[in-house]
Amino acid sequence: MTIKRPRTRRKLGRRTVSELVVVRLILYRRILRDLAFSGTRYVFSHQLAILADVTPEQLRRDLMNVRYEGSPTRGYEVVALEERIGAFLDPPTTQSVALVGVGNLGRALFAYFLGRRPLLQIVAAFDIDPAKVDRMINGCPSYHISEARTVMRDKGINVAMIAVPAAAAQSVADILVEAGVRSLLNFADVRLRLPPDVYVEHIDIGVTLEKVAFFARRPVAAAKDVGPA
Amino acid sequence: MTIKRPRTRRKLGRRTVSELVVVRLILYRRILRDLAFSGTRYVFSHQLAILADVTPEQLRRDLMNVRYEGSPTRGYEVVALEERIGAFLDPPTTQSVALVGVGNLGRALFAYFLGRRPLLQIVAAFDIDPAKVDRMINGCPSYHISEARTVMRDKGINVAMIAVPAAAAQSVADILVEAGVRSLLNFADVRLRLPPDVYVEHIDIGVTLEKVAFFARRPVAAAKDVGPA
DNA sequence: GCGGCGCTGTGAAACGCATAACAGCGTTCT
DNA sequence: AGAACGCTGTTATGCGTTTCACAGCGCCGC
Ligand SMILES: NC(=O)c1ccc[n+]([C@@H]2O[C@H](COP(=O)([O-])OP(=O)(O)OC[C@H]3O[C@@H](n4cnc5c(N)ncnc54)[C@H](O)[C@@H]3O)[C@@H](O)[C@H]2O)c1
Ligand SMILES: NC(=O)c1ccc[n+]([C@@H]2O[C@H](COP(=O)([O-])OP(=O)(O)OC[C@H]3O[C@@H](n4cnc5c(N)ncnc54)[C@H](O)[C@@H]3O)[C@@H](O)[C@H]2O)c1
Repeated sequence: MTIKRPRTRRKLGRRTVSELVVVRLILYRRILRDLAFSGTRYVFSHQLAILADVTPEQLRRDLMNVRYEGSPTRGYEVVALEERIGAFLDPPTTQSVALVGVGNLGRALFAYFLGRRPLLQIVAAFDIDPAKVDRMINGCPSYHISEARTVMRDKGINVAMIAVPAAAAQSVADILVEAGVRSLLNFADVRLRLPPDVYVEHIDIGVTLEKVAFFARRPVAAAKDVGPA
Repeated sequence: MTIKRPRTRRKLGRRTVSELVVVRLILYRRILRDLAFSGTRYVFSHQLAILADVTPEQLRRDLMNVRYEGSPTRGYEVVALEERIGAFLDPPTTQSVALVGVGNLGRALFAYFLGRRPLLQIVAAFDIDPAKVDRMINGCPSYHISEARTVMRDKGINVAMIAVPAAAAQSVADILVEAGVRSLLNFADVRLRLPPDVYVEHIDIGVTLEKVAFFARRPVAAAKDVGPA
């Protein structure tokens, strides 16, 4: 959903990997986990590609980045590939995440991330409402936003999600960045303006729904890939 | 956040407009609304561009698609441009939307869309849990998923949001499509496999948070646009 | 009144990404 | 055993989008 900003890249060895590749690798990894869970041992590029909704060529190309080689006859070994992608994606240690804004969306996010992703844990919530502060929310302490700096430092948090009203989002973001957060996921419907060394991703549900509604009215897609004669 | 699928396009006159342009137009329009609300009458491309986090060139190029001409000296007239974009984006009549899955996320979405966007209204909720069915949720009736076909037809719904567990998402999507839905916004973390004439957009919050966390660890971006000498 | 400025609209170039095409090779079937 | 198949890794091609660059022009100041 996101707009411009010079594409952030990250080096692996001497290669450089685009954001789009990173996103797809994350997706592949999740699918591989599901496959492993269901007992699948080997998988071909075209099978994985269907599950990820990409072309097999793109999948193979993406896999070049993590230096994992499959067998032409067996395909890819599920757990080995999953681990190889993990070695590229995962942090050396568990990453701590903060969530700012314990409203409707914030609480839903809490419920969602509970127990998933052991390497990515929400360890602090922030709000400005006295009624929501200094309590436990899903087993996680909530603080007043004014304590951001202290808490971030003590818990080593460098990632945050913003789920506050649009009017408050920019000021909250500024506080977070000042408190040492390097990377933000923003749900409020305002584009945040931040220093270029801070990574920001916007999830703009309102815009996305409008987009979906817009394309519900489009002329029928040129279905060029319907079945063979 | 979304992956591939041949870009959906839509004709305007004899031109064709890409998804990316549509998204940005939606965004511009929202910003213009805010500007109008705050009393601004004229705006230059570089000002609007900052608010939208795009380059002025891209903004102007996007505006070519809606055939609105600004004045070199005054810039764009806020309300006129807003209306012109609206004429391109908006449906001839109010569009009805369904929401499937009245769990944590579903309820948050309800709260969020309440009263916004008069042209885009949630008019029906669906669930499978007897406790959540046949009641009013934020002034909107909820039905058992088995009634989908009837309700969709009666209310003329062709857009739906999916907020059910991943395991149920594909079957729910199939039901919706069969009931006449043309366009879907899916929050469950599975890629839906649907006929090519159905438009699907995925909002994959888990993947997005992983992405954000990944780039929190990146080398500092090459800040090439820092201030002048 | 005229020159210069700064903005818009747009053609042309550059870039990044996806798609297509192909070489290598282990397996399997004849 | 030999040949043919199918899948992988990789190089090359094409396309869509963004960025650059500039022509046109109304206004403002001199
Ligand atoms: N609810 C949704 O499904 C949804 C969907 C899309 C976008 N959003 C966006 O997410 C944001 C939150 O939505 P919501 O529905 O949870 O709203 P909400 O009103 O339920 O919750 C907002 C929370 O932020 C807190 N808050 C306000 N100002 C703050 C500040 N300065 N510092 C810290 N906390 C502050 C409030 O006390 C409240 O708890 C909004 O910007 C909304 O546009 C929500
Ligand atoms: N909560 C979040 O913030 C969040 C974030 C990202 C993604 N998601 C995804 O959104 C989906 C919903 O999340 P949630 O937190 O609201 O879960 P939830 O368990 O709170 O709600 C799911 C709802 O779907 C209903 N349901 C189950 N099967 C159904 C079916 N076949 N037909 C109709 N309704 C059915 C359940 O009765 C329940 O009300 C999940 O796929 C989740 O992965 C949620």
